[in-house]
Amino acid sequence: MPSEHYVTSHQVAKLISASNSSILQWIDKGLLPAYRTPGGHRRVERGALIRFLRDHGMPIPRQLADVARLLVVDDEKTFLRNAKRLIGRHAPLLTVETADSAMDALLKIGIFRPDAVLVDAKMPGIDGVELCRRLQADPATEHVTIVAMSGRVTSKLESAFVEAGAVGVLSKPLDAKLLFDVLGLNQAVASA
Amino acid sequence: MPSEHYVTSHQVAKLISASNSSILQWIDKGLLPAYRTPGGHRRVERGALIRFLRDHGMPIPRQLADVARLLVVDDEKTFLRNAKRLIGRHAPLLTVETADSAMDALLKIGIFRPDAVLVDAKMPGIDGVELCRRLQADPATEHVTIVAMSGRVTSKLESAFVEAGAVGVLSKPLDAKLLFDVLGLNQAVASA
DNA sequence: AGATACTTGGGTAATTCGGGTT
DNA sequence: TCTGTCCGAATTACCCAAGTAT
Repeated sequence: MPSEHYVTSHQVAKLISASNSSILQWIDKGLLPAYRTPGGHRRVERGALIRFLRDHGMPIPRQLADVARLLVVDDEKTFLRNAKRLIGRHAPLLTVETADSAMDALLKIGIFRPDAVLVDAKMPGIDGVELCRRLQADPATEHVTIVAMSGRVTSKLESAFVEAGAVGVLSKPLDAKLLFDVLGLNQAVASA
Repeated sequence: MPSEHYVTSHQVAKLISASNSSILQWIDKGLLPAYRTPGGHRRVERGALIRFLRDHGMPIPRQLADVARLLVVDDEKTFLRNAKRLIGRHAPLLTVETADSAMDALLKIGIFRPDAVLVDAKMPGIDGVELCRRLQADPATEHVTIVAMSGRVTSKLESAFVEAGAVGVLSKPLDAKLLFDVLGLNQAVASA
């Protein structure tokens, strides 16, 4: 749940590797602001938790800090650099990571845990369609949004990707507005 | 708790057989990175402790470096099934995951976060030596222990893998005792 | 023998943790 | 199944003093 606005006390405990009891005490002492539901359950606002952790010099889990994460995969380093800059300018809150090879991409999908992957349709050593199927098949990655991109978008290419689970195929060069639209990113992430 | 992400100062003291007071001083001097809970308790990240010990030439306790998760990579499903059974019988405490393709292996390295990877030297679509280099290069995976395996082990093959960061190359069929030896597993995990 | 720095140990107050029950 | 509340047990911090090595 990378974009939940409120988290329960137990979720907080798991997130920061502390015991449930400690979280409750911190809340009750007023150190960590929290609301109460009508039923008496505590709810902690995302931002409040981040501020609490920052103010106490405690490590902030990436899961909390990042609003959304995007992995861009292309074998041209210059393209990656430009794409990262382009996206960063239009969506400062989006954490962007890049991979310049198939091996790097697969490793980083697991490590970086992106919410979305933007992948070149014709990477050497990787079949983009097969990648989509793999990500869809594994429970750990099935939630990942996949967008392909290509210099020449054909209807055949597009249907193959969409059938495999991608949300669409974009044409190069990249259009930031179109990308965010396809990714379904909300305004808060895209503009803020 | 051998797999806790954070450890207390007292646990550190016990782990490395030093006094509680010394640990506190090392932390307060900045030699050993740690953060504080709101109540003032110190928490040390596992990785930070391992780096601290390594940088100071101090012995690293088995409990800290112990292998807990192993990923076995081979393109033959029957081999994977047998290997999992073999390893499970000899090391019940070891969590074993398998991957039957290069793509699957790379994804699972990130998702499963293995402490060690046992990989066939000649997998279609993946260069084992290159995999070693990649894992060594990324801070997120540099700690992963890599063991290769092959039906025909040559000295050339072995030196190539060792140079790339693997701890060794085993011959097929697999010998559980030999595997645990190369992995540096202690008795507790290997037999228990 | 002195000086410095590092390590260790005791005693009390406070914090964190985990279980049992609603 | 998850969460709240209560409570006791274990752990930790902190301060101070003494031992050890260079």
